[in-house]
Amino acid sequence: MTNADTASTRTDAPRRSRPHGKEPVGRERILDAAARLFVEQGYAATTTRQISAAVDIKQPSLYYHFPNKAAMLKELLIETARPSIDKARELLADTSTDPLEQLLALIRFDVHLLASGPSNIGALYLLPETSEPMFGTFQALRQELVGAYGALLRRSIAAGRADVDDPAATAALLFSLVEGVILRRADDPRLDAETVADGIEQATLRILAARR
Amino acid sequence: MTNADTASTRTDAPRRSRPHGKEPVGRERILDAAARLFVEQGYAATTTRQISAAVDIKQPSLYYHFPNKAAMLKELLIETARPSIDKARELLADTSTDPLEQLLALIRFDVHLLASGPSNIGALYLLPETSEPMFGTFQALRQELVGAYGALLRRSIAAGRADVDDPAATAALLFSLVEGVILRRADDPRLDAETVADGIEQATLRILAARR
DNA sequence: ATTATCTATAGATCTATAGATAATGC
DNA sequence: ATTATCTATAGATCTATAGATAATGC
Repeated sequence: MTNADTASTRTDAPRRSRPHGKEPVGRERILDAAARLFVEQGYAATTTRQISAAVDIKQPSLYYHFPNKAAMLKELLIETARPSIDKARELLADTSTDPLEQLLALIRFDVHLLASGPSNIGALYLLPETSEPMFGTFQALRQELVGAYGALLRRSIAAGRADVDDPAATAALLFSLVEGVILRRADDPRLDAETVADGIEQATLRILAARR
Repeated sequence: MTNADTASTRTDAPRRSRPHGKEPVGRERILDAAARLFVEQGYAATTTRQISAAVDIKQPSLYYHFPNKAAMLKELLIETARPSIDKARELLADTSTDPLEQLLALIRFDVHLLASGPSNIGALYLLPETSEPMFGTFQALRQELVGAYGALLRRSIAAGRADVDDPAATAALLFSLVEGVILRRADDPRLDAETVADGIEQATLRILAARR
C-alpha cells in the first residue's frame, strides 16, 4: 500500500507482470464479475467456470487470486458493507451535530449505496449463504450498522428531536426500510436513487414524528 | 378432487396405499422439508438427497411426487403467496369499507403470514432463483399484491383518509416495509408477530399522515 | 391394478490441486 | 525470480431415469 517511493512514471497503477501480452486480470475485475453473477443467479448456482469466463481466463486460474469460491463472496460482502460502516462510525464519533440530521444522513448514505451502481450489489446481503459462520465478519459489521441506527435514534429522542415508543424496534424497522431498497430495485431496476432517498427520508421523518 | 361419494368412514383423509407398512410420505411433508432447507441453505445449495433424507425416503423416490426439483420451489412459492392474494382480492372487491382500514388489515395479514410459522417461509421470496422465468406465475402474483397495496392506498387518498405525495412510490415503500419483516426475522428469530404488526401499523399510519 | 417405494446407474457437472510455462522486472 | 496464466485431471457430487418390487384396495 505504501507506493510513495514508486511515483516515477505518469501512472500510479501498481507495476505487475503482464503474461501473454495482456494486462493481468486482477482481483478487482474478478470480484466485479463474481458480484454480478452472484446477484443474478445466487452464490451456489454460480460456477467458478462462469466467473472465469466472464473475465476471459480459465477456471483454475481463479485460484491464483483466491483460495476458494467462498473467499470471493466474503470479500465482496465486507467490501460492500465497508462504506456504510465507516460512515456510521464517523457520525457516531461526532457528538456536536444534531443526531436526527445524522440519522437522516446515514439513511441517505445507505440508500444511495444500495440504489446506485450498475448491479444491485446489495442483493448480496440477501443470499442465504451469508448466514453461514464463515461470513461472521460480515454479519458482525451488519449488526454494528443496525446498532448505529439505534444509537443515533436514541440520541435523537434524548435531544427531543424524535418521538417513538420503542426505539430498538423502530431502529430495526428503519433499517429494514432502507434494506427494502434492495427488494424494490429488484422489482424495478430503473429506480432513481435520489427519488428513493427522498421518499425514505420523508417516511422516516413521519415515523419519528419529527420535522426539521 | 370429488370425494363426496367416498364419505363412508369417520375419516375424510384420502385413501392411499401404505407400502412397507408405513404411511406414504405425501407431497405436503416433502414440501415442508424442502421449504425449511431452501430457507436455511438456499435452493441451489439444497440437494434432492437432503430433502429425501429429511422425510426418510431415498432420493429417487422424490420423483414419484414431483417431476423435478424446481417444481417443488414453484409450488412452495405459489402456495405461500396464495393467502395474501386471496385476502387482497377479497378486500378489493369490498368497496363499502373504509379503504384505509382495508389497507391496514392487508398489511397486518401479510405481516402475520411472514412473522409466524416455525420457519421463515417468506425467505423463499428472497431466493435469487425466484426471478427466473420458470417462476413467472409467482412473480405475477407478487406484483398483483403490490398493485393491491397501491389501489387501496389510492382509494384511501381519494376518501381523504391518507395524505402522501407519490402514491405509487409510497405503496412500494409500504410493501417493502412489510417484506422487511423477512429480514428482521432472519436477524432475530424470536420476533413476536403481534408486536411487529403493531409497530408496522403505527409506522404506516404516520407515513400516510392518517389517524383512525 | 395401483400406489409408493426401492436399487442401480448414466451422464453431467463442479471445485480444487498439481505441475508446466510464458511474459515480465530486476 | 516472480507473476499470472495454462493443461490435465482427481474426486466428489448431483439430478433424473429405468426397471424391479412390496403393500394395498378392488
